[in-house]
Amino acid sequence: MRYWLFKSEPDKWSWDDQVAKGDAGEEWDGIRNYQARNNMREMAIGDRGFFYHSNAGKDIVGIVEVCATSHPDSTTDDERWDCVDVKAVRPFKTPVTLAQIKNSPELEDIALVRQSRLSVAPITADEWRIICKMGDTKP
DNA sequence: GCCAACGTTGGC
DNA sequence: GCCAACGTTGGC
Repeated sequence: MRYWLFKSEPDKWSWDDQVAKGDAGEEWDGIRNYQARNNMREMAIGDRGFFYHSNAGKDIVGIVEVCATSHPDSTTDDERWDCVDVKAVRPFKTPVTLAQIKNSPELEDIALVRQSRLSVAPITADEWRIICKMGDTKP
């Protein structure tokens, strides 16, 4: 199983919106960036991801699971853009902020910081474990 | 609201 | 294929 990070501006699609979709999940659509798309194409059913609020909040607030592999993005006719479906698994007991992540020497290489504009990014198993621990949340 | 980082576009 | 211009993202 692999780990990922999904970024969303809470004004557009928040953790609460995601939770409201329940186990049916929802398309992670609207991605118009090749690297982010390629990451989604590599995802498998059951892969886990952090749900990060960009802009407002700037924190990891929950864990999602991939429940449909890559398929055409329904919000565009442009065949270049694919997306996966994700469903909420559990919220973070304590959200982990970007500031905390930046202050952690163990997390200095995390894609979230190194490539701050990449909206769908890989997370290593170590990073997953460390961040879950920081958030007092079961991995 | 500003600006740095970075991705994309299009002329040559 | 290079690179200038431009647009977007996202932290501050």
